[in-house]
Amino acid sequence: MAKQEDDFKKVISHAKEYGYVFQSSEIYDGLSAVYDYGQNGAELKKNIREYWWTSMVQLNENIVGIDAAIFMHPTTWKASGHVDAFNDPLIDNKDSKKRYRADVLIEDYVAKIEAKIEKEVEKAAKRFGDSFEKEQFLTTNQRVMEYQEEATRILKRMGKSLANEDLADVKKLIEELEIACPMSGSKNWTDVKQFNLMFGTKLGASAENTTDLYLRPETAQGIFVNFSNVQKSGRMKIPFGIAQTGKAFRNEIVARQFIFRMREFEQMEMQFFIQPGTQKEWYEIWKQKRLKWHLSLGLGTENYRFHDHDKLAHYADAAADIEFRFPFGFKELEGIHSRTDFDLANHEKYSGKKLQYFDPEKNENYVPYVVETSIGLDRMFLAVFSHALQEEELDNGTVRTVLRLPSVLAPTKAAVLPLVKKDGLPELAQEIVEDLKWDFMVTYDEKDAVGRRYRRQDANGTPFCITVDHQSLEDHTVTLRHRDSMQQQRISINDVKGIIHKEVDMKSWLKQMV
RNA sequence: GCGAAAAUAGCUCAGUUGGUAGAGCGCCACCUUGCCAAGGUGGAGGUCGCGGGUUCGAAUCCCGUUUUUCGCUCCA
Repeated sequence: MAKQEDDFKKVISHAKEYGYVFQSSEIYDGLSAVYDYGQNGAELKKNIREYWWTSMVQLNENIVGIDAAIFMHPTTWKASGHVDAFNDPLIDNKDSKKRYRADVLIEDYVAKIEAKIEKEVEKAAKRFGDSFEKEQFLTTNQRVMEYQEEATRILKRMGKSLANEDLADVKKLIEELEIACPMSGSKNWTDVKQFNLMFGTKLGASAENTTDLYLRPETAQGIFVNFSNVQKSGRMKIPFGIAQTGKAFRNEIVARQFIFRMREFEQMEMQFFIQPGTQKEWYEIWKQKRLKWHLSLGLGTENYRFHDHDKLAHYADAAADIEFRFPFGFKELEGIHSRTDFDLANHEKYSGKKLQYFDPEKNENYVPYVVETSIGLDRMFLAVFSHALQEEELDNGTVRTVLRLPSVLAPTKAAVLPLVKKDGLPELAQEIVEDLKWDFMVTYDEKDAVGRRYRRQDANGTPFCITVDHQSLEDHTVTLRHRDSMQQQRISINDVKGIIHKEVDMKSWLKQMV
């Protein structure tokens, strides 16, 4: 555990030291759970986004990409269920200092009553043997009916209070039922507080005449509300997908673990629209496709696993996470959800607009079902970065810090280094930089011994170093040094571009998906 | 949000019973010199997270606050 913590701290400080991730507004002591990407982080993030976008949009002729606004009509969030479901009534126990969802506490209490009913049923079943009629028993037995009534009464009252946002009554209910803290047994509760996970803001410059808006808590809704626009203007035929990357915002109660859970984060989502009834099939297909995408980056099969959800969100009929082994354990990296027609059907209901597809094969209209793949770009960044950061013991007993980023994602592809900064070597090196910069992100460095410069590039994840020496002036060759193996080869300057291109080219990486 | 721990140079960290701050690495300039972080000389950089208090005097003790990590909790 301590080792894990240590490793994670190294990841965080390396990210800062090498210009990948900084705390937001650091000179003002930072802002909780908000981070900025630095000069190298922005490149890495952009490369990950591109790698995703290419695999989704460019390589699938039935998937197109859009870029929807962060602001959306407020009704969107009623239709999506976020206004209701993103609101958690929370209560703290003053003695144990534990926090609970008030509605869950009450539901657990009701579950206990239901367990009592179940017990009565079992008892009766034993007593009556084969002649036992469960339905009849439930509607006639005095004790069972009392239990049932109580359970219904409690749930009804809670539902009503929550709907009316009467949080005082929710607390009263908890007190009346004498619900105790499961940990401490204490009945010493704080007031119930409502936490809305959506950020609110206002549209309109003058104080009067403003509209309350939310910053989107997920990018998916921008796709759903544009379903018909894209389908019609793109003449899309089911099955087809709409992809999007962009920022989303959640007012997390607890936002932590560096860039793993931030208040402002970037999602890469694809909603795949299908015929109702085919969702199981497509759900499996996308699970496998997405896993292959991850594996193509070579971070190791053993570091991924699926986690199937037992408890489903309000919109889903199946859901799984692709989990990655982060420095703090296996955690969700991407979600694949079978969202049914929940979103489109609700938007139909709230907007009064038809969001249907005419299927010429079936000769009928229907609201398509949706399978969603949703990955956190920042989490992907953390997965790649934390996995890449390695300390390697060398034969000579020293330790090398090397950032083994997949070369297709590395911010800088090559560093050009004159062996000495005289005798015309810098000039030739600069010439090479001038030539390569049209194809790749390259950098030039002439300071310090060349060995030190190699290590500097290792720590920054640069896959290639090109060293210009005196021989280069005579025969137009350079040394090409590989980050991962530390091996060097003598090659003609004319071949440099081709060799680098082969290793950093997105095509060859993406081809490993198939 | 509760609890625990922490915050000193870009990074990692020292700093004794309270006496106004240090190291290593890094960074910058110059010299030397060069194929795996190890030469020389010089230099920049810190109101010790922030705000109060105690004290003749606070990096050090006390209170508050911000941020981070961990546990609880939550996770569409």
